[in-house]
Amino acid sequence: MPELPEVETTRRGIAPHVIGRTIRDAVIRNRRLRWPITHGLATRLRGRQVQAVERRGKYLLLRCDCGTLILHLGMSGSLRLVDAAAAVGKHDHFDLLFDTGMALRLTDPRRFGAVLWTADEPAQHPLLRDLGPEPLTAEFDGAYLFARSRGRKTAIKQFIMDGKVVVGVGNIYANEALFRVGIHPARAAGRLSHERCQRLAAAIEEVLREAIAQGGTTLRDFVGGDGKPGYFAQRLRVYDRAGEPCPVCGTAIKQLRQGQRSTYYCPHCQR
DNA sequence: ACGAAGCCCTGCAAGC
DNA sequence: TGCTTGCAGGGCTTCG
Repeated sequence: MPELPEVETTRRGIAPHVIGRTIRDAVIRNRRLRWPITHGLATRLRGRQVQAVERRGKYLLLRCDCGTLILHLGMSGSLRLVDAAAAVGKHDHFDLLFDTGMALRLTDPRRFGAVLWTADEPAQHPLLRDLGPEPLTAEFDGAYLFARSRGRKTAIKQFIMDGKVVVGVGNIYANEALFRVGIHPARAAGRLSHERCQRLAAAIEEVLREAIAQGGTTLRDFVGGDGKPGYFAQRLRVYDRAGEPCPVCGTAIKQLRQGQRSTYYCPHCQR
């Protein structure tokens, strides 16, 4: 569910409510997420003050006074600020209770998400250490994409979804970015010209920025930290539109599978 | 090193 | 009305 824009929307939604606040307690109702929530976590968190809420790829980082809480929303996770006394749902696995009487609640039906603690610099954590550049920074551009893709036979769509190449580009936005620049999703990454790499890097940045500005994409029931839905879904041009006419040329949008993920593209516009 | 596939898990829609 | 099947926004891990 959450791609980079949704995680960023969540970060912006929760940051003003938790920065400077003290964690009174942590409630773990189901520790079986992607990796089990460690037993000592609540003890570690009690009394900690949140100093910053950052994002690295799709990981959210709650920097505290003596360590960092690393959160990932997986495929179906969401974070909401609720009243600490709010009714608890079936998939509300984890709460951070603050001195304000509010709780930061992690809901994640599929439990692909994660809640981890690190006392060290989070960038050195094994899960974050090998991640590629952020797509919305100067580090990521056409020259980088070109250089990284040389010699790679992987389909360009899977290439840009690889977190070691660039973080935060999930299935929806990979599809949308490739459509915008007319690149066929199955084209070998290493065969893209420098020119096309530049356009693609720009399109990835553009689609992510637009989605963030719209508050993310709402599919099923995604909501940002402030509880408001995102509005980018109505702007999607090919994602989940198999059989519908291409908004540019009218040709029926096609669907194929790449690495167990659905790909949508216009067979006329994308080469 | 790369590349493809498997797997973690629940919910929902479609088909019979 | 039920059942079964396949698919869903991610990404680590394993195997060749």
